[in-house]
Amino acid sequence: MEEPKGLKVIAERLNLSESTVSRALNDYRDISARTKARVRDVAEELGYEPNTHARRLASGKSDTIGYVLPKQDGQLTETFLGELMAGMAKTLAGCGWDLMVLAPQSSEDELAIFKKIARARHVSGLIISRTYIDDPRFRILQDLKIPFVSHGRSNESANSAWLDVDNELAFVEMTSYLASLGHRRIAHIGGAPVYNFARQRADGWKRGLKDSGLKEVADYAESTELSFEGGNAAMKRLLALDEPPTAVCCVSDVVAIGAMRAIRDAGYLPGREISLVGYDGLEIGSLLDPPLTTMSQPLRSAGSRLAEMLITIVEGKSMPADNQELFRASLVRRSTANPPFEGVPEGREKHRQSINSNVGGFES
Amino acid sequence: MEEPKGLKVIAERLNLSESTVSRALNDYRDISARTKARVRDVAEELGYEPNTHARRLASGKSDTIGYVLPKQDGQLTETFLGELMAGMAKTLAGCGWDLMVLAPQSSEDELAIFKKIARARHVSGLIISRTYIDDPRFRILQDLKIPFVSHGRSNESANSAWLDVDNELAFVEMTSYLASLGHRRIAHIGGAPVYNFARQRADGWKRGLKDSGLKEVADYAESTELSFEGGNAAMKRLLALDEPPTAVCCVSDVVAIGAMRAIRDAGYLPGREISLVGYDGLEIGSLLDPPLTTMSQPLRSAGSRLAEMLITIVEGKSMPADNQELFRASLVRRSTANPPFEGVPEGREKHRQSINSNVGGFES
DNA sequence: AGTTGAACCGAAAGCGTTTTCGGTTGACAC
DNA sequence: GTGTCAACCGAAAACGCTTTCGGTTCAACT
Repeated sequence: MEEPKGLKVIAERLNLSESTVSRALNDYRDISARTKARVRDVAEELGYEPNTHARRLASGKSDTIGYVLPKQDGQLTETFLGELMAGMAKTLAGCGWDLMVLAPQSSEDELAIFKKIARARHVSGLIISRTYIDDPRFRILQDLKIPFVSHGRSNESANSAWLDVDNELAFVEMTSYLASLGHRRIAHIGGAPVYNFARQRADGWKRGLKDSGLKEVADYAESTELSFEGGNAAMKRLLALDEPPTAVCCVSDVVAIGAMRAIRDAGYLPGREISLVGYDGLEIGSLLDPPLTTMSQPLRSAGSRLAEMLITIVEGKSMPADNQELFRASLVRRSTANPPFEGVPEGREKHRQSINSNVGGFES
Repeated sequence: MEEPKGLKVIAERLNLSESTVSRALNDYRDISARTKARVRDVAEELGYEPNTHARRLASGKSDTIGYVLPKQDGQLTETFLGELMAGMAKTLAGCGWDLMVLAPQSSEDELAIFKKIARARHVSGLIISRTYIDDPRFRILQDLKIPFVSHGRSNESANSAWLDVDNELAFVEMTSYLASLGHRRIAHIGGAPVYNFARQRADGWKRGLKDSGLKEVADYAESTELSFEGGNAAMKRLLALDEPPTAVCCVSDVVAIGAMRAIRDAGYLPGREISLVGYDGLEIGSLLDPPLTTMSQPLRSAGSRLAEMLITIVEGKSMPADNQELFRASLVRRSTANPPFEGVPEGREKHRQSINSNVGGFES
């Protein structure tokens, strides 16, 4: 049962040349409609599938784009990866493109991967994420002439393609929302200031304060790593202030959850003595006690859009700088953002809820 | 600056033939060590990178494996995807292989993808996950002669390669652990009985009961979808029984978190009146109140191992049936599993913790 | 000196497409 | 009946590598 595949068999069956068959299949216009139909029928019947490698070698295209996984500092438990990649893979598949995953282990490794791609060209474009404020990758990729689009902006992204959420606006809204509830002492627990989104969100918080006529208190600007423990520690510091905030804008849901813990441990109730809002829209936030108010961003559509943008750029149908899009996050009102507590004077008094007494604490 | 790439330039520079250069680079043993060294030096100097497509076309290999994303019923927020794929991509890259992502939108779509791969062969092997008890994919892939390994077993997996966690053992341990704490009414909230892991876990629970000399109560075997709401609803049903369980084994952390909510809403405290254990080892569990006791499974190493197995199979170095590995989950003791509550008689009395009164409830 | 056999290397035939460049038709106008 | 122009199709050269098959060379045995 050695069935010789290829254009050849189709050509022989129809007494046509391979080149005609190829052009028929690729819908060249110098092939008559009738011939095209015949070719397609036979191809269908034989279950013909072109050899990807031969095609790519001959055409010089690769029809493949790569997604660069965030370099894993610690665990890579980003909940959004699945959604994002599903979005990309789906639209790519729709155009006959493939999605390849790159997992650089370090910055040097990442650079090596880029260089290899620049030479081998077996990947026609890249999608990068987790952008830094000053992100050398933009310059590198441009120098290497590798088409790319970034999920997130950077200082270096003025001329490149990107898709981002309007983080600043999101945090303006978040802050204004808290202010509209009556809060006047609004703090911010931000992320490491190397990440561009962290800066944007911090800026948004500041602008939100100004818009609401509140002044920025230096002690209220915390910054930490994007983890439970980070949020927890930062919140502890805020609580230790002489005049703790009554509301906190958190850079992420995870950080917010850590902060909630600190709030409880201090004897307060999140959403009562201290309001807080997270960011990401994690589903799990709705299950917390109390459910976490947050801002949610679109993910699957983002992946899809990123792929679309990259394709048009790779195919030369548009310039990178013409592909810059800002998505918008939306407020998900749950229960951790409420008007300031008036039951007892604000401050450092403890209202311990004994419920936590026997079960608290982080795992080591 | 048209620099003509390829083996050709290297060959010319050294007065060698292209074929010699190729064999030198690929470490054939009929090339002298000295020649190899010279070739490698020049290749290095020129920054030579072989053309992937040409190489694959000529060699007939693809050096690519595909990971089939779980079909997305609802959101694809699996926290483990990132870790798993990072693990795969890393070890694949170590062998010069590529990882491609497939995102079937439906079962038909998935079948079409399989068929295409079977013909085009541009992907040499697949990794599938989320296996069903009766999973048609095993048969299909075998018929299509596509090498694959599954993350999770199935009724059909006797002769194929798989890597799984010993779900049954994990739940035996979980159940025995609860029994050893003194619990005698231990329930189980399981997953949809189409998933193989759901069955394994349910079986483990049953065996654990038997091992501990407890008898299985039909009403204690709940089953639900893998979501917060599912766990919540199932727990509500358990609580409504005449004789509610004092401990619950949950099929996943997410389900456990939903169950915790129901427990609280009923006026009890998770880990006090009702103990419960989750499964997955999600980091977020440690931040809950109280922190969730759970079983954690290795992920990155699983991805890595899956890739290794598949490579040896694709290269014909081992048979699928010889690649079957069982990982082991380990208990993470946190705070939701404790000895039965003795403060007050067990039963349906309410001990409301007023802390929840103003903030409870699911988001719609 | 003749034979043998490693040890090395080159020639050339693919691998299965795409794509350029002509060449052959037939219709249609002159 | 010649010329012209589309409309179609075939030949053949890439694409850049792998791999088989011989062919030299030279040391080491008879």
